Amino acid sequence: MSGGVDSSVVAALAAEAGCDVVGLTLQLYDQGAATAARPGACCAGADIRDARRVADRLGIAHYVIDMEARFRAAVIDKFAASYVGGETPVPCVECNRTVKFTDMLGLARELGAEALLTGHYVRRIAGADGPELHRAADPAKDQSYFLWATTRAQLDYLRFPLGGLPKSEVRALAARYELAVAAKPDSQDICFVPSGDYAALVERVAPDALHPGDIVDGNGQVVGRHGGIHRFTVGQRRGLDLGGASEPLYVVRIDAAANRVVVGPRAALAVAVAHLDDVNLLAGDGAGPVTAKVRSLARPVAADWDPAARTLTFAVPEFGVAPGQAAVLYRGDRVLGGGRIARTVGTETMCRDVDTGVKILTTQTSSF
RNA sequence: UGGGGCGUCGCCAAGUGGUAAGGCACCGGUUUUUGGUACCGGCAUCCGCAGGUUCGAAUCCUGCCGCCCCAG
Repeated sequence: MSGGVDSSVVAALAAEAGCDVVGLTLQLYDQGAATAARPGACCAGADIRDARRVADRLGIAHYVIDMEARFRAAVIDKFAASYVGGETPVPCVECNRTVKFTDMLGLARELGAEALLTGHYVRRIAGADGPELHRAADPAKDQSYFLWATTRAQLDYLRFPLGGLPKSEVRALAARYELAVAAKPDSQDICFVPSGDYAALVERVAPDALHPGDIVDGNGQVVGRHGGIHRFTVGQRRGLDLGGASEPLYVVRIDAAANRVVVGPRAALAVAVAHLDDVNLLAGDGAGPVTAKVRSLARPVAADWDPAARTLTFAVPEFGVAPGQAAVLYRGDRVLGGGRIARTVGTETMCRDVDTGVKILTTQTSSF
């Protein structure tokens, strides 16, 4: 119970159904200062009190578990390390797979619970070979992008009561149950960066790893300076402060070893193939035609998945594919799994090999 | 020094007498449980400076300043 509308309604639904409900709230980070005034945050301070209030109203047991150290190590430190390495992390994925679906899930088992219910907008559907993970009925709220790393074993124990409901209905339920959080704003942004200034947090966590450096174009020409590679992500346009061009410039690549940000025109962002690692598959190897999401919002796009090579080949070039982000695979509404984007292959020929300085031609795959 | 060219928002750049286009950048907003994208909106009372001509000039004239090119 994060103290938000969704998990509160889940608790209420379970209680109404006659279940023996125990509410679990995780204290994930320092709730001191900052967060109180921020309506979109969760899992700290005022939100914990909101969760307690809901539990009291429902008459269920409620435990607050201090997971700050675990969250710090599994989510925050990893988040910072990713940026230091020139990648763009998805902290929500790490949080779900570790703190929530490993630690909290384990705790639920220890408490003797039959299942762990969460407020995630995703569906668990019983299939011939066990539970399947599916996208939420409401595409606008679908959170499957953040849950691709969920394992079969975890899925066996999890339940997502809100997956089939539109958000409006969840709010209506909250109102009907007279929950104090019924009108609470949806959470947004990174929960542990309530100010929205994630770069400042990275700088605080890894103060010695970040330095100003050059911004270069596709030919290696220095065209500007940057204040640290952690402030950029592939596909980013704003913040480069490079004016004068006839068309916008985007971050095409981040070269952590050289501490350089490589920029180019939009065309240079076109990606044909993404190589994945840290792959998790929930429905066999999923080989073949799939649809894939490379970012949370946005409709899944057609692609071909090769589980042996761990490559995802897009039917149409995909723009702004950033290493460190997740690629989630679907077949219809079913989540086949996903992985971390390790590197990408562009359709343009403007990139120079970082180590050799040799201009490399695009590796076009046979699918094209 | 002589000849030529230029000087319009942070950058690029239209506009050669009728009362400052556009692009990039930047800022704000919308969207959004990651980052980013996208979209919408804002952004030169003033055109190197000082005078002059004119009903009226960034656009014409004069001087000055600055930069560039060619000469030598």
